[in-house]
Amino acid sequence: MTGKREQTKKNNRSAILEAARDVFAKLGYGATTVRDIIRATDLASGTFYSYFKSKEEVFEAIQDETALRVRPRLRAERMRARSVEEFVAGTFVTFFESVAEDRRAFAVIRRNADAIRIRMDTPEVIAGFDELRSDLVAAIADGLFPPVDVDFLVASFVGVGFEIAEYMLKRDPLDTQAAADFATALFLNGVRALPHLAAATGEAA
Amino acid sequence: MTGKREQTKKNNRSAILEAARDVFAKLGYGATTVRDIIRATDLASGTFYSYFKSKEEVFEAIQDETALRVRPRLRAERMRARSVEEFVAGTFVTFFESVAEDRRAFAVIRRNADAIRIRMDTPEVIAGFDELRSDLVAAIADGLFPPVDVDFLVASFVGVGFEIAEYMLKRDPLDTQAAADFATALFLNGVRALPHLAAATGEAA
Amino acid sequence: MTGKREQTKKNNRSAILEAARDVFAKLGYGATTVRDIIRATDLASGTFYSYFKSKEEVFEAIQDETALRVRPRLRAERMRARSVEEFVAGTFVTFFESVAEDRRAFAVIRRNADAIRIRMDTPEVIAGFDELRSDLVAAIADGLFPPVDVDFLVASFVGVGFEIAEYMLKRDPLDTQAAADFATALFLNGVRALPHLAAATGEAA
Amino acid sequence: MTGKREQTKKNNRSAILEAARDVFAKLGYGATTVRDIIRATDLASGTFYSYFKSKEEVFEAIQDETALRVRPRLRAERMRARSVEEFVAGTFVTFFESVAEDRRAFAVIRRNADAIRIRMDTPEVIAGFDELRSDLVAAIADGLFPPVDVDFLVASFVGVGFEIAEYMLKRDPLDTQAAADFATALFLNGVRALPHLAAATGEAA
DNA sequence: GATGAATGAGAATTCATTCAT
DNA sequence: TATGAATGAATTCTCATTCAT
Repeated sequence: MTGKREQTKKNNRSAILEAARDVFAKLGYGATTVRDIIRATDLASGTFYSYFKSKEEVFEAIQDETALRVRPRLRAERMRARSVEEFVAGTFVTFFESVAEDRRAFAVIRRNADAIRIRMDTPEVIAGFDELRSDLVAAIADGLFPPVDVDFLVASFVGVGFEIAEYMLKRDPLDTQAAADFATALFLNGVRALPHLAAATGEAA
Repeated sequence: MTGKREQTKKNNRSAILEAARDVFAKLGYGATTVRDIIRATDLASGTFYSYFKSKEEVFEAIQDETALRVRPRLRAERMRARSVEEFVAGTFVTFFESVAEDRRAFAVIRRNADAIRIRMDTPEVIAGFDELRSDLVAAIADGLFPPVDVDFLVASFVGVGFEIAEYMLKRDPLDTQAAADFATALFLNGVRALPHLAAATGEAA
Repeated sequence: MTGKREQTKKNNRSAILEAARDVFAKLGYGATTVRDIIRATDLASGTFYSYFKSKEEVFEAIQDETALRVRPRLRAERMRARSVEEFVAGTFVTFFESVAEDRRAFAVIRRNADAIRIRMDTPEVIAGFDELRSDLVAAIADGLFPPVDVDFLVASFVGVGFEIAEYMLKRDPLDTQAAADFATALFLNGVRALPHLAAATGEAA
Repeated sequence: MTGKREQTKKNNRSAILEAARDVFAKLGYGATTVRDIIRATDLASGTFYSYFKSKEEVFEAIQDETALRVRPRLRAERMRARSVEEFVAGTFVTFFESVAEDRRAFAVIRRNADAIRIRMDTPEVIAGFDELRSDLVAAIADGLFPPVDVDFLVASFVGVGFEIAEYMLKRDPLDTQAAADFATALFLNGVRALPHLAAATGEAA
């Protein structure tokens, strides 16, 4: 009955990741120690090291797991796009919804204890950025997207996405649509197009 | 005598800050210890505590110093603005030029050892964001700027500014104008306006 | 079925001993852990404890095994001795040949990683010393050997044997006869007798 | 007043070495931990690392210190020698007296907890062996000593010296002269010369 | 018996901070 | 004030050993 053992292993790994998510969210990445993570678990200290080498590795695993969940959704959305509008709107809507669905993961990524923000660009996260880049290049080739400096555009998507997400999470009620509408309008038509949006949503400041 | 003492005091503080800048840039914020900073100095360990309480405080001081240098320039630029175009262009041009002038400070702010990015939003940095916010509110009140969701717009400025800055620094030759042009065009007219820019600069991907 | 089981048992024990010999020789006694030994085996960690209680016990087993192999040869040689000359020469020749035959066992016994030398005087090894002592006492009683301080003489045999063995192993070609001749001549006639030997072998320094 | 600080430093180093000597002698080298050494001191754990990197380093320091104390005495004795007899007798007498004077240091070098013997051949100890070798080479060149295989002879001196020392220390009363006489007689004339000695001292077994 | 993951005591080591000089 | 050694809490990590499978 190897099944049981294997199950336990999976459970332990999950337990550590789950505990780490909580601890990182509470203490921030910098202040978190491996001990803190173990303590939030009912495992023995040594067990941690059977699964991860360090807190860095757990952090990466969390990031990667999140990225792995969000990436296909973003990609699918972009594949479906038949116009610039759909491409941009789809990307932002999906991203902000993903953030809203896993606020904790995002909290880990962004704000930490004190004033320190941390973001870890793990392989999966970088792969997500690369995917966006590839899709943009393809969209340009297809004539779907205007020919632009792709690196700068990726940077803009990432920057606007992450920064707005943070403000979005601070607001109550949580309105992913408003965030997506803002980012989309900015990207499609620039700041002068935003007032129409503001008028529509009633949010002018 | 007092003058000399005060001079020494200032020198020691500067020496620590200067050493810290180097060490943070080399080891990354997380891996840096107070000892590392002292070691990069010819001061004794105890002396550190006459000037700072912790590495956090040194980090903050560095941030603040940078912010304090950049903020007035950004503000002046925005005050001078007589149109949306000038407001946006002025902001990005000044920001990217400031980044280029002190690459090291920006390196500390952004990318660290490994895959960890750190950004510390110290009082001065936050004050800079708040200033941008105030200026936007004023600009809207003056009819200079269309009425928009100011928080989201500040977030967009910050996100686009920092992310593009990173790509900009990776490129050789360093072209602050290209970065500013891209960000400005995106903000003023959206992605569809970028190709014109690309055509003009010869950069289409 | 039982036969097979016993065979497996013997095999596992041998496998552990064999692995331990290698690991001790490579890492040195102090640096070797039970894990290292198991790893050099295709057995599971728990299995180790079916055969040995600790690395100490494995070490002892190796020592004992070696001693058990060498002791009868030494004893037989001494029993055959009909004169002091035969007693001394027989002891040294046999000892140095045994060392040469199992350089690895001797390496484990003597020199370790770094500058640490380790020698473990296990029951079997001590029994070997005791046997030498008994045989000397008997030889004295038989008038074969002059009456001497037996403890000091045993110590001298052991000291000269182990130390010279080490130098012998460093030399290329390996010359057990030269080592035995030297030790024998020293024991029989003292340093002044050695030059004759040197002349004979052509080794004068 | 730097004097006080320097004095404290010297005292601390001595305190650690002194404690280490005791602990090694009691627990044996292998079983001793850095913690054990610190605990035998009234210093803080971190202080240990200001003086030594590891227990290995302390051990070496102890060895070196001992070797440094004994070496000049041995060398002086050998320089004084005007004959083979004086050379050999002087070496053994001085060595056994040194051992007797610092039984503890020798205990550390030789027998440990359990059946493990440890000897660390630190730079100073090796230098001592090399000195013996040089002096032998010189003595041979001067015609004082017969031409022999110097390496083997050094090995014999070392082996006989250390092994006999151990037996010597076990006996009560402690008789360095008897040990030296035995070793000297063996080296000068071989085992057949020993009975005369035994007759003289009344010790025949 | 064999397996090998889990255990958890405890070892090594670092480092922020204090404080006598 | 500057110095820098001492402090000792805290952390990482290893490893012998157990025990459910």
